[in-house]
Amino acid sequence: MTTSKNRASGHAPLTRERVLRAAISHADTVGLEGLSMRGLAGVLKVAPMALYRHVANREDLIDAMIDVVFGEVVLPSGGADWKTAMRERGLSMRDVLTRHPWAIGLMESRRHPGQANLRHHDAVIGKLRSAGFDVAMVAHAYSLLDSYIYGFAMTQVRMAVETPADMTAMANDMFEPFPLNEYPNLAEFVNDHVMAAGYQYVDEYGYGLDRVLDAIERAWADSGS
Amino acid sequence: MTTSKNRASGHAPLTRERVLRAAISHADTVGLEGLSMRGLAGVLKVAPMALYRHVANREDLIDAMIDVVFGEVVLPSGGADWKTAMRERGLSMRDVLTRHPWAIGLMESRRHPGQANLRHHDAVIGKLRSAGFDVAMVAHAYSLLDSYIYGFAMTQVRMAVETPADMTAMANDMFEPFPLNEYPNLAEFVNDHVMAAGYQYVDEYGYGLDRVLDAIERAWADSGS
DNA sequence: ACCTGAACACCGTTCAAGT
DNA sequence: ACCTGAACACCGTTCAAGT
Repeated sequence: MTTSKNRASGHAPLTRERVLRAAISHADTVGLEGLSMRGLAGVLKVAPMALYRHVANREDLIDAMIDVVFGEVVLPSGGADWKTAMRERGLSMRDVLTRHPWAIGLMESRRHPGQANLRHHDAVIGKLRSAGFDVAMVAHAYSLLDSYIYGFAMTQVRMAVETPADMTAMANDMFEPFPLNEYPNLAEFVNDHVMAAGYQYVDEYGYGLDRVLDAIERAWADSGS
Repeated sequence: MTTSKNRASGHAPLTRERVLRAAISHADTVGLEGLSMRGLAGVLKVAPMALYRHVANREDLIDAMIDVVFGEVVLPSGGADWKTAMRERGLSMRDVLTRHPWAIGLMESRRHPGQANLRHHDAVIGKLRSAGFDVAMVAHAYSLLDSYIYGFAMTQVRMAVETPADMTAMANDMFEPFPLNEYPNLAEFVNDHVMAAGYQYVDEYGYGLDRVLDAIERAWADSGS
């Protein structure tokens, strides 16, 4: 019943693309520390060593996975002004990192960046340059934006709190061993704000992103455009 | 020649403090993934299982290590205004995270925070509250500051670039496999700015921290203090 | 050409035993 | 009371072999 003739066993031949896709979706569910070469081979129903024909080693696999993730981030559109374009990029980045939480912390540190990675950086820098930023201001803006974006994503994902009920459970867990009156400011903050109806940490993202963008706009204006 | 009488082998008895100190200094040199229970036991010259009398497991060890790191961060001093105090905290945090790079990414995600952790958060929140911030503004400010601080620290440490020579080597490594003229904006940025004399990525930290503090001050003023 | 199996040097942790 | 040794179920990766 198999249409493929080139494999007696009946599964599709192993390709780099198939390895990459399986690795990413597996990491999406079990995290980076749960992604082992042996486990990935199991998902693909091949012997562990079969993977090594398509990736040099685990690091090379991760390099390639990160480039797929970069490819999912929207590039700044030509029409919009820089602030709108950077806002869209920031929101897209957050969406992508939420889908692939294992990627946070690896995005900025690849010594062997792929093409999607380089294309992304080229496009962002190009957008800021054509808006009139000089190279020093590009460096300031890019460092500020990405520190904020990656830092927020890391915090959000590591807290692993999605619903207000999660938040309540976490807060109870965290403070249970301690007399709360030793930490009155923290207690007030958690009780009156973080655990209040309607508060969701994720809502801070857009607020902070807009503050960072405003700060960049102002710093640029102050530097004598 | 040993002064201690309670151990025939001659080393000091294993204590939680000794385990913690060894774990932190070992992680400082080999990183978190290089810190194995077996390796740590080797450093302390005990059998791996001896550690388990003083820590419940590896996660519990890391929880305790993080609390030691929190204890190294300066608390906001009573006298200074909020902006000065937050600036000092930001600079201290960067120093501490540079000493203990393995701690970045773990600081905000402990489900079992220690006393130094709680005391730190209580002091920061207290400083902002007593400066007049309402709880919503505290949440905005804290999220912005820590996203920036942790995000920058993560980027800086992961790049592992300390000298301009490192930067040149990294840039050459990274772009070697690609035709640079495909990425003209990136090429210009790297050549004319990042690799120019006098540029150091680490200098962006203070600049960005001041922009974030200015943004918080302005947002607070706009919200009608 | 592509995949496999056995082997090596590692992990964290449990359990039963030593002193 | 405190530490150890053997064992279990894992790792990434090398090397020699299968089809």
